[in-house]
Amino acid sequence: MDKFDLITQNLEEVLTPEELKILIDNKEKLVHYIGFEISGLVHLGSGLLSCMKIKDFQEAGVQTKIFLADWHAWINEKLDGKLETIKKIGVGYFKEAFIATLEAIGANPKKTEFILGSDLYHNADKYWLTVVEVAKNTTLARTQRSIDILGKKLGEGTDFAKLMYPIMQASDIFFMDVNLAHAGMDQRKAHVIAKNVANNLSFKPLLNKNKQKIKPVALHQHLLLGLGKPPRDPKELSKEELQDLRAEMKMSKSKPDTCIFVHDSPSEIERKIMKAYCPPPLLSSGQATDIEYNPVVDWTINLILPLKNNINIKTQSGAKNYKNKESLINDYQNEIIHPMDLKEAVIKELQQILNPIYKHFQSGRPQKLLGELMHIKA
RNA sequence: CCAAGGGUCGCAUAGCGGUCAAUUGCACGAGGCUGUAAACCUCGCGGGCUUGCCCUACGCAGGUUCGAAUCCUGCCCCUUGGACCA
Repeated sequence: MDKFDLITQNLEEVLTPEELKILIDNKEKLVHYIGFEISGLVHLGSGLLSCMKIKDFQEAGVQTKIFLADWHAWINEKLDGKLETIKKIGVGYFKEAFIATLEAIGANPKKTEFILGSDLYHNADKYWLTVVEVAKNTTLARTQRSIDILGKKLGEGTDFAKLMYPIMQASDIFFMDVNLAHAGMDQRKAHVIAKNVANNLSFKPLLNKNKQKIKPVALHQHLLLGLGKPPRDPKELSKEELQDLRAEMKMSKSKPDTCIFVHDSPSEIERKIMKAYCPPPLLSSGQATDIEYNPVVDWTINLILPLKNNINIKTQSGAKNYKNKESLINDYQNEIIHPMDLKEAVIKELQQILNPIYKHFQSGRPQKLLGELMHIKA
């Protein structure tokens, strides 16, 4: 597979493919980054899915970085709200979880640079110059609209630091010389800010080999659905409301059983998948359901298939191997695959994929780090 | 700093001297029904048990009262407005 395909496969959006082609054609050094708030347990959406892309990037010869966004987590009041705690968890548990996940899916943790926000910002005049410069080139309204990155709606009680979040996020990209900014679809507004201000920066612009200012390419991956039922009926919503719904439905740590963590035990995996919302194509009322909002199907086509390239499903008419999402969806829609069959298959696959991570966290330092995190949460 | 309003069991709401472990909705949990889940129905939803009582609870600390989530005082925090702006 060529570089472009490796870099873009299984993504939901590339901003823009043309810019990416130019980077590749000009043999620019490709520098990737993905940032994570240090916010608690690492789940499949942030952990697995992102690491799968990191593997692709590594295979394409891209330099990969994981940014441990402790300041951002602090701004967003994660964990106990204290920067010190967040920092500690970041370099401890969080880093450990990503290393284990990268290993489990065959990526190389040693080729991934982990950068802690606090370290990046320490004594870094140019960073703060860039923050101000990004801010000077972004309107208040635009910044406000970007706040939903934080998973919160802008309300009366919003403190000002929250407005700094997207500005800092955009600045991170430039300060780390990142030309491939990778994140979930929910982060696109911050990336768009970065692209919009790219040509106006003077202190730390993003440059190509010829020292010309360029915009970072933004790579956005699918947001895995949480395992719960959609809070509203998709059929009755407008396009914009559908986007909101999508955001509401993404896997979230705050909804305990709607997400699976990278180090969940085989029995936890089974329990959670069995509880998952998974409507058949037709309800008994004769009404059709929207497969787009079926989390188990979503996980199968966006997680299992990209990772394993196929999935075995035992149906009442026998076992069948699926290699692409089209045939799988087709059989699900035609009730050849029963929801229960799909669940059983997904449970098996996930247990297998996640087992090394589970084991990794069963003893020694990783276990201790996880224990400490659980303690803070309680 | 001033003024007004406000802080109730995860969230949101009601209560405004005893009938309040505190209303209602959501969320959550258990069971029933489904080849899964959802929907639906029933129950539970501060803790402990000998199931009636005990303990701990309505921002924090005191006070008034036989009795306070409810009244008073002080403090903390939030919201909105104002004042200040060399």
